[in-house]
Amino acid sequence: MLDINFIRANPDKVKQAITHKHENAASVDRILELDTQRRSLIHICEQLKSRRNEKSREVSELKKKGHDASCIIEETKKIGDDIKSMEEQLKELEPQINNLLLRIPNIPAADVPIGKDANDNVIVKTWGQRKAFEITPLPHWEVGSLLNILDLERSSKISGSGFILLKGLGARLERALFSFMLDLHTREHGYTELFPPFLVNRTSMTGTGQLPKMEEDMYRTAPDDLFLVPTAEVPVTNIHRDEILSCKDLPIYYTAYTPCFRREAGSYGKDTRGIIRVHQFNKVELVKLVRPETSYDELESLLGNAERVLQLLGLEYRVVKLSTGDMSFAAAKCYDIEVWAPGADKFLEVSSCSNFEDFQARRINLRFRDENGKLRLVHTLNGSGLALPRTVIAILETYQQKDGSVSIPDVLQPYMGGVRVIARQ
RNA sequence: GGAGAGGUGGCUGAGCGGCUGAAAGCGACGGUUUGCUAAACCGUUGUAGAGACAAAAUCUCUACCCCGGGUUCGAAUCCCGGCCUCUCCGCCA
Repeated sequence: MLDINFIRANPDKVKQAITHKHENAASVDRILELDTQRRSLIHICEQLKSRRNEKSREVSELKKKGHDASCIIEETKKIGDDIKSMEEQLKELEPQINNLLLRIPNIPAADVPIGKDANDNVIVKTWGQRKAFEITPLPHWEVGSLLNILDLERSSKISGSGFILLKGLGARLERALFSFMLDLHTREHGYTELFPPFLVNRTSMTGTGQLPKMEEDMYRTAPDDLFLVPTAEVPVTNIHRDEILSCKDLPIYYTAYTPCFRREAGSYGKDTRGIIRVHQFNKVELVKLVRPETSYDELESLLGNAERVLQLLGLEYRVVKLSTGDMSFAAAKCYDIEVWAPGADKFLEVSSCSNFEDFQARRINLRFRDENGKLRLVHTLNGSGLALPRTVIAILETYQQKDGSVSIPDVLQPYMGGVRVIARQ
């Protein structure tokens, strides 16, 4: 959420930013209009309240002295009625403003490339060597099914398409990967490990920006109005909602493994084969709560923390700075990390590292007290470190051997009970 | 699921219809004293919104004692609904 004061002072800047994100800027004028109405109502209403308080005090004085106050009481009653009608108008206005405000996207940072879509993203880094294969590398769904570690026919029988059933060493690989990632981030990168709830309430979903805009993309449990987390970002960023942190507490680094649930409404027909795009996947998330003046440095180091996973796994990847048109609703700046999948013959997004500045913090009312005792909004950041299915894809496709087996990267072998190769079972 | 108890400022905890934004204590901050630390003493100590001011400082007003309604001239205080916490019972991984 943007600061209404900021919108009031910089309407054109806001409109331009919205346009760059390819959303409708018309609501800005509407907000300002409603805001003007709102403030004048508040002004009148408060004057009335002031008068009422004054009169009530008079009543109290008179009664204390034993005098009759019915005249003033009558008058005050009328003021009360006026206040009530003002408040009713306000009660209508305020949710309207708020609702519009919640749908205004964050303003992109100055160095974000302005663009229409993913084609305008900028590759800022590539890492690793393109591996040479003796044979044409198979796509992961074939590797997985030949090794009997991935069974998409049965998972779709159980749940439908877009769900994964891993078996044997495939399941073990999954567990190995998120254990390895959590250990890396906690031991070497200074993150505190969390294990949050997988169902969250509407307030939490609104706080990080998934609601109200993206409700159709979320799995919702109807009787309780709880949502399955689309990412650990939601429960973890909301941990300190409505809190005031000490400046000594910052920065806070959290990492958490959770499954992630996404309906992927609107992406039908995209990435239908294999496990590139699924409704449920595992992910290790990195979340940072930091002082505003450090947040862009923190974004760089967060990105580095996520990259480190791929480096240790020996997987080729590139880092892409997203253009305004490809960036998510809440982000001010965002890097994607894309791993090379030789079987699928393309780069796959495995992480999205974003600085939200104070956009989420304002929604969740998360502040800190600085050295001078001033209250300020923190900046929030997060990034995947990493999303598992696509990492698994890259491993299966990159490390497949001509006999159909897959060798396990060294760093994962301890987590695989010493297994070095997944061979046909 | 059944039966009770309760949610007040950073914390503990009073108040249960009218100068109560809220006693007292603790903590924190500033000062005095002190060779240093400690102690003692004095003082300060919430947040948000609206308005005034060119702006900051500042000032005025309004709101906030879990949330939302209601009663009343007036609500932290009374009534109703919700959420949450705790205790006991039942059920259960």
